[in-house]
Amino acid sequence: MEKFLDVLEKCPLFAGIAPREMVEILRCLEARFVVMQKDDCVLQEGETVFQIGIVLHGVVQLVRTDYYGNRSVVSRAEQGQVFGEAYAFSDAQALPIRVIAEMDGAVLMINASGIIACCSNACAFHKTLIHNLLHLVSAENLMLHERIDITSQRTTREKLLAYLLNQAKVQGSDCFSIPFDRQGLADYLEVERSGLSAEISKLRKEGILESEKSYFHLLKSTLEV
Amino acid sequence: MEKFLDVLEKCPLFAGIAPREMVEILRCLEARFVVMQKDDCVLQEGETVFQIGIVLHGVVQLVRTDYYGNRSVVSRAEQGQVFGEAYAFSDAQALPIRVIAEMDGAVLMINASGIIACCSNACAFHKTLIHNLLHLVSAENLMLHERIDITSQRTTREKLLAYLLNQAKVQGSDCFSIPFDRQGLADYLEVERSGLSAEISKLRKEGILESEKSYFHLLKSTLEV
DNA sequence: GAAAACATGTTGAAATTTCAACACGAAAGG
DNA sequence: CCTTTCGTGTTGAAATTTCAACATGTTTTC
Repeated sequence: MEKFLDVLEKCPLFAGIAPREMVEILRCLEARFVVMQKDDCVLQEGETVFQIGIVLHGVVQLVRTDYYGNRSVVSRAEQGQVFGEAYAFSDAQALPIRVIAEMDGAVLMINASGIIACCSNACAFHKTLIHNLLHLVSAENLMLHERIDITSQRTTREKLLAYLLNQAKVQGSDCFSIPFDRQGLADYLEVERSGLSAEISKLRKEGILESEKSYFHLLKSTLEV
Repeated sequence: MEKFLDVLEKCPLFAGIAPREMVEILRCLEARFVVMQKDDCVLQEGETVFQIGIVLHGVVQLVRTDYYGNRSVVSRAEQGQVFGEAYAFSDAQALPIRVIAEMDGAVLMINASGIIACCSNACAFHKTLIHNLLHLVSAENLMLHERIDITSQRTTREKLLAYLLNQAKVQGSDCFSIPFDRQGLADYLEVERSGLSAEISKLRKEGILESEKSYFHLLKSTLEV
């Protein structure tokens, strides 16, 4: 259990919370420690959820099953990351996704109401947690908007360039690595992997960029298109 | 000014706030009343923003200008709706969008910190506002996820059916109207208007749905595809 | 260190989308 | 009431994407 405190200290939900306060806070929030095995279901689809989770160890997947039974991973949460917060604070009655363990691990479940409520103790940390929560959900909102901006481009080339130009902007350099392999990038951009590879080659041949695997270097001409 | 109180009472940010408390609250939040004319810029791109806005009258557009100078309306806010909250609470230093008036109107600007802070008065309503804010941002989060789920389908037909099936689910009936005209739906689904019209006709001919303008009726066979 | 599994690039045919152009009826404006 | 504008549907050609299949080099596994 001790070692998990390190994880929590790095969790964005607890940013600004002093390590020595942590145990006290967890007690106040009535945090529940849940061990999970690979493929375990942490939260079931259709459940009414007023809890948020924090991954202490391992990885969880948020999986959506559509009308035709196709499963797709809507989102993932790794060690130190929070999941379920958008569901807990909207009034979504039925959880539209299932949360499953991608591997053995453990999560901490916290009642959403416990964060918002002011307990009888000094409320100081509630304010911090609420601020962090708002920050977390807002930041995800911006990321989602960004993704929509990018994927609403119509061609593979436009999507790819929109993504790369944005990465260059975010990372503050024309040389950067991206956090995806080809299939991952194709999924993010909502295009075919093979078509994406072909487009990258094409851009290379046209002298618009240099790249190797997930490393990219945008050449001057990219910006002048 | 009086008439705007009606608008605020219906604003989701103030849900659960008694009308007679409103004036007092606005004073506490140091709300600023801003009149705008058509095409006025309410918030400039690149600004650092720690404020959220509420549309009292008229409509504002959140406009993004991409690398190539193409402008696109990322989002709109009509009377009673809140805008800018995701930017105010994430630590986005520079606003990536511009907020402009679609028509003459007025907005109320509130410092984000004023909502989170507990003032010297009784904090009761701060808690309500924070809860509402979290709710607002979380709900938008789910909407964005939903849109990505839908637009990540690969063909016009799949996108359209994903959207319609979801609408049927949300509205609780196989017969429903959608809040878009054809061009609006095409923009939402990220497809061509003409291709969308063609696909709707095709689905009609195949006996999968009936429709007229923005009214749709999904037939039994839709669910069995 | 060989074999298997994986990631990436390549290719051409089939399917789909986009684009431009026009038809038509309904709504709006004078 | 006539004209214009708007929203929608239709169509065919051009452009693009998807799909399936395979080549190649790299990493993993035993």
